[in-house]
Parts: sequence; C-alpha cells; structure tokens
Amino acid sequence: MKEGPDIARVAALLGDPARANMLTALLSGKALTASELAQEAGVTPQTASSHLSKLEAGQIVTPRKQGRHRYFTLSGPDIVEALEVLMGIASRVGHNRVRTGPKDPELRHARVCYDHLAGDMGVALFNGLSQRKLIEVDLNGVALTEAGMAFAAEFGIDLAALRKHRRPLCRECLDWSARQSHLAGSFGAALLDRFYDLGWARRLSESRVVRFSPKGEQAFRELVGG
Amino acid sequence: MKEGPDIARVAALLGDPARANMLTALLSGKALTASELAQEAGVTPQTASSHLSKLEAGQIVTPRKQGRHRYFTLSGPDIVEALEVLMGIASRVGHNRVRTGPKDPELRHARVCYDHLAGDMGVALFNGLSQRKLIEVDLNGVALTEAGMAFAAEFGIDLAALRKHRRPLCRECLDWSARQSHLAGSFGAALLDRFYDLGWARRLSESRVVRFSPKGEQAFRELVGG
DNA sequence: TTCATCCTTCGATTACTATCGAACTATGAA
DNA sequence: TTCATAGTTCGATAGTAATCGAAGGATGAA
Repeated sequence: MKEGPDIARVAALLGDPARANMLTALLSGKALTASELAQEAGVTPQTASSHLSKLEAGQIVTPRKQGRHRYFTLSGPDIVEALEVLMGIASRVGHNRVRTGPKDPELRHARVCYDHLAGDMGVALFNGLSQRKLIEVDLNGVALTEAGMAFAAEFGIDLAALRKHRRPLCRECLDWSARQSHLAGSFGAALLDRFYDLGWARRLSESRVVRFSPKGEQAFRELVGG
Repeated sequence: MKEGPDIARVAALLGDPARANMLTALLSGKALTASELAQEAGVTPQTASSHLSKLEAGQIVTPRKQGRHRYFTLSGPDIVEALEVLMGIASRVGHNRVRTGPKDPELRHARVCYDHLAGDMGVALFNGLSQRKLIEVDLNGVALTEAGMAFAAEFGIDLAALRKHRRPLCRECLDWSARQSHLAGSFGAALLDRFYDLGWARRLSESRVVRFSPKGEQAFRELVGG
C-alpha cells in the first residue's frame, strides 16, 4: 500500500547469498549453465534450479537453451549497473568475503570483468591513470580530468560517443583477487577495446583470461608507468 | 567462501518491504524521524526501530540526534544511485505497487525527488525535452543530444562541470504519482537548480512541494511546450 | 518532580524460504 | 534401445527474520 516501483522485490532477489554468487559470476559477461552456476554458488543443482527460476521470473537473468544445457546471462545493462553499485557500497562499508580470488595465476593477472580489464593489470591501470592525474578519485567516485580527456582523444577513444549513453564514463570496481580498485564504466570498457584493437591483448575464448602479447605488455607498462 | 564484496548483505538490507519503503521515503532528501519512517513503512515503532538499527549497522542510513528525535538520512550518493537503479529495474520488469501516489494535489503537481523535479511537472519536463529532441531515450537509457548540449549551455548549465562527477548526466526515474518517467541525474538536478535561480520556483520548507510562481510556470510551459 | 513523547530492548510468535534427498523429464550418445 | 548427463519438480526440514505486545530508558515540557 505504498508508492512506486517495488524496489524490495528486486533487491530481495539479489539479496540471497547463493543468488548473489551466481550473479557475480555472470558479471564476467560469459553465459553460464545451470550446473556451472550451482558450483559457483556452492549449492546443489536442485537449489540452483529453484534460484534460477526465481531470477528468471524476476527478469534478472535470461535463459537460452542449447542442446541439453541452459545458458544464463544477465538480462540487461541495468542489472550490471545495479550489481556494480552494490559492490561499491559493499566494499565501502567493509562487507567483504574472505577468499581472495581464483587460484589460476593467469586469471589473477589479467581478466575480463564484464567488459573491462580486471586483475593485477586492471589495478595497475587504475593506479597508473590516477598517478598520471588522468583520472581523479574523490568522495563521489571517479572522474576524468581535463588531461584525461585529452589523453582519451589521443588514444583513439571518442568520449562524445560514450557520453551519448547513459552509462557513467568512469566507475570504481573493487577487484576481488587483488582487493583493490580497477576501472569500470564505459571509459574502462573503451580502454580494453582499444587494447584489443591495437593488438596489445586478446581474450582467450571460453575463458575470462586476457592475454597480453610481449609487445603489448611493454606498451601497457609505458602507458601506466610513465 | 566466495569472491569479492558481499553484494548479498547490502541487497538483503534493501530487500525487505518495510525497509525499502523507508528508504524510498528518504529519497526525498529530507531527514525523517524514526516515527515518520515507521508510518511511511506501515509498521509499528518497535519494528521500525529494529529495521533502522540494521540499516544503520549496514551504513545505509546515517542517524543524527536532535532533542528526543532521531533523524535519518541516506548515508551517501551511492545509496541514492542504488535505489534509483533498482527503481528502474523494478519498473522495467513491471513490479509496481498498487497505490498511485499522495493525495495532496500540490505534491502530485510538482515536488522534489531527492534533488530533481518530480510530479506532473517533472513528467511534463521529461516529455517536453524529449519532444524537442534535447534528450533521447533508447534501450540503454536517456542521453543528451547535440541540440540538448547547446540548450544546456544557453540555459546556463555548465555540462563540463557536471561531467567532472561520476554521477550520470541523465537518468530516467519512474514517477510514482504520474506513473511516467521524469528526469533524474546531475542534469535533472541542475535544471531544477536553474529554476530556483531564475526565480521560477521555490521549495516550500519542511515539505517536498515545489511551488512555481505564475511567471515561472508560464516560462516553464514555454520551455517544454515550444 | 511529574507527565508525555520518542525511541529502544526483550521475548514470543509466526511466516517465510533456502536447502537437500528422491524421484522425474529431456536431450544426446552408444 | 539403453545409458549417461542436464535439469526440474516435489516434499520435508530447519533456520532465519519480521512482527508486535509489554516494559524500560531518555529527553523535554509543565
């Protein structure tokens, strides 16, 4: 008997640990099967199935059938945004999990977090840009500086085009392997795209690993180190 | 035993109907007392007290003691953002409440939603800007057009300054009295500020009502109608 | 001091829902 | 067909948390 859109229903769907684990796994951008999600969440397939049907009914995830598998993805950019904001709040208030990340050293080094760079190199990128005063961190979050805008143009990123979309240019995203921030938002995504285009790195198929070429890693170091 | 920041804890705090009602009420930007929040949520003071201590422990709200009252506010801009995103998702998937809004006709006409204009005039503003092609709505949300940027400059809004902050320029916010969208985001807030500065409108103290002067309303109509 | 108001703490109840074992369906492989 | 794998449905259990009545501070007013 109150106002407006029903926040509680949506938030409750994200508010169960098992479901939150599944959704966090889907933040990688990869479509995952019900069994994979069950394992990610640490529950049995039956339980996962129950959760997934709830998430599906609430239009948080979208299923796609393929053979005898059902692949799930997040149902839209607004879901990604919600998860990112919630991660930001959670890390601000100190609600962190104990485990520090995946064992695979390649994953820890450089991987995709939805559409931007995460892992040690993601953190290095964030810190490098920050030290070079291309981005600025304050209480309200992250933003590009004047110098950062000039850099973007020079690096081949069309900021005007990015601004056409609702998505924030810069967002801080806490890295669960390195326990530090890396850069999300449309600018973060655009940077990774440029790395691909420039031949610095490529994404391994069927994995979240981003592999840099020796030349690419060299160039990257100059970018963040200089 | 999983990764990163604990989304579930935060989301669960927002996922209870009573708490969600309180938080939605706080979106007005006004500090509210525990009793007021209890009434907004439709629960007894004891229950509200329990909820509020949880929200406080989770750093979702911040209390301020004044006499024998305790005033609560949302603890940061990230909380506002989270609520707005969740409202967007909820309205997208059709999770809406039954009641359509406050009875007070002045509140329905024009009121503050945190820091931007809501109510019938908020909706009129959104539609007017959209018809004049100053803003553009697509699947990903709302964005300023080229013409919109020119308009902003002319109207005395410094977009470059707004872009310094993380907050998105434009965001759609569902209006619970009119059941239509109005404009949130830093641009939406800046517009309302200009209305104040130009003397078109003022905010009644101790209320969410925005009262336009006759001349102001006239000018507003030209802005959105032309 | 006495009283009223605002809010909290305590305890008991109730209702919900996450969980898993067991059994069932559907798809693909041999 | 027969078997294995992926996923779902059902039913029972258990743990959790929302709720409110009753009682207890704390603050301000008279």
